[in-house]
Amino acid sequence: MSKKARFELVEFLPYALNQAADALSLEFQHVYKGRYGMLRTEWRVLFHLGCYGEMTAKQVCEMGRLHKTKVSRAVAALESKRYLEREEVANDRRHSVLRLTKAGQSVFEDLEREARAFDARVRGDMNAQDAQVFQRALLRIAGLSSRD
Amino acid sequence: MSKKARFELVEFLPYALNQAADALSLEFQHVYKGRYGMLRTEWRVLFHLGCYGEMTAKQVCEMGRLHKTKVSRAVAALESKRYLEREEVANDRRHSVLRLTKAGQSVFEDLEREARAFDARVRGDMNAQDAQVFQRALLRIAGLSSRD
DNA sequence: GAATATTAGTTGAAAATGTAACTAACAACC
DNA sequence: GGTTGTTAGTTACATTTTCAACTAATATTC
Repeated sequence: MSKKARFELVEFLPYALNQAADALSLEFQHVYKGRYGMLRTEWRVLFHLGCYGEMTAKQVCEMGRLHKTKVSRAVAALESKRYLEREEVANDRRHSVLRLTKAGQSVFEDLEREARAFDARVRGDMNAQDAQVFQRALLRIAGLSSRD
Repeated sequence: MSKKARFELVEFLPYALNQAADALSLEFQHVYKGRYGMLRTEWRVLFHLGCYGEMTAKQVCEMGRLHKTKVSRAVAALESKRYLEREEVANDRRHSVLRLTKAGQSVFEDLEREARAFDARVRGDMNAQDAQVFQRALLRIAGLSSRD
């Protein structure tokens, strides 16, 4: 007979993943948008610099899988908020190194605290092992896992 | 000393989840956009009707957690493609019931096949138990889990 | 049953994103 | 050392999304 079971939209990965991502993003957005009027790409750039230290826009694009125009605009916005500054590189004036200012650093630290708390809260409802399984699956799907 | 470990951006849930969701969405987009020129919200609306049968725009909004303007525009687009039609409701002319046309139904069936294959492929690399853990975690985070 | 409120859906303007073309600086080749 | 190609980043324009105001229909309240 082989009557196919109904397709369960909510179990379809691209759908479920997006719903989950949207739900969390929206929540975390309250923090960075509410407190600092930042956009999604802005906190991402800020976090890249805060977590991994100074780097060029290109490197932010690669690590964050962001399009260069998005990064370009986010950098301009963060710069006008005085959260980051560019330093010209002596031997290649095409790019410059981005670095958080003192103000940017403290915004980062504040948001980092929030992010840790947020993450802990969401993961809190999971047992440790499931959390690990979940994490690994996510990274693999995102193509971010180290070995693959 | 309690020196805090560096914050790992790629393990931060809102970030990792978005990266994963983006990766899959982009891939699946090739199918519905490439074959039928549909937008994200359009396939979602199409799938809601295809999976769960006829319903009003309002109901699509609630089930899919989509804003009414998005749905309104997606419905208009699908209608102009002749993939769905509206039926006026006798006793309340504010809303109408949406239903896939024959053409819409067959587009749905085609995409559903693709979706099943796509999903199977992504899950294929996971063992069954992990897949289940992953699924449950996702639904819970998305706030879509039945019991909560 | 007229006045007000609510609901479903649409429309228009503003913000954000994506795409493509562009500029400026460097590299490579002859 | 000048032509061609490549790279980092910006700018301009089209598409999409978001937000707020609007319309039309029904519900509520007095």
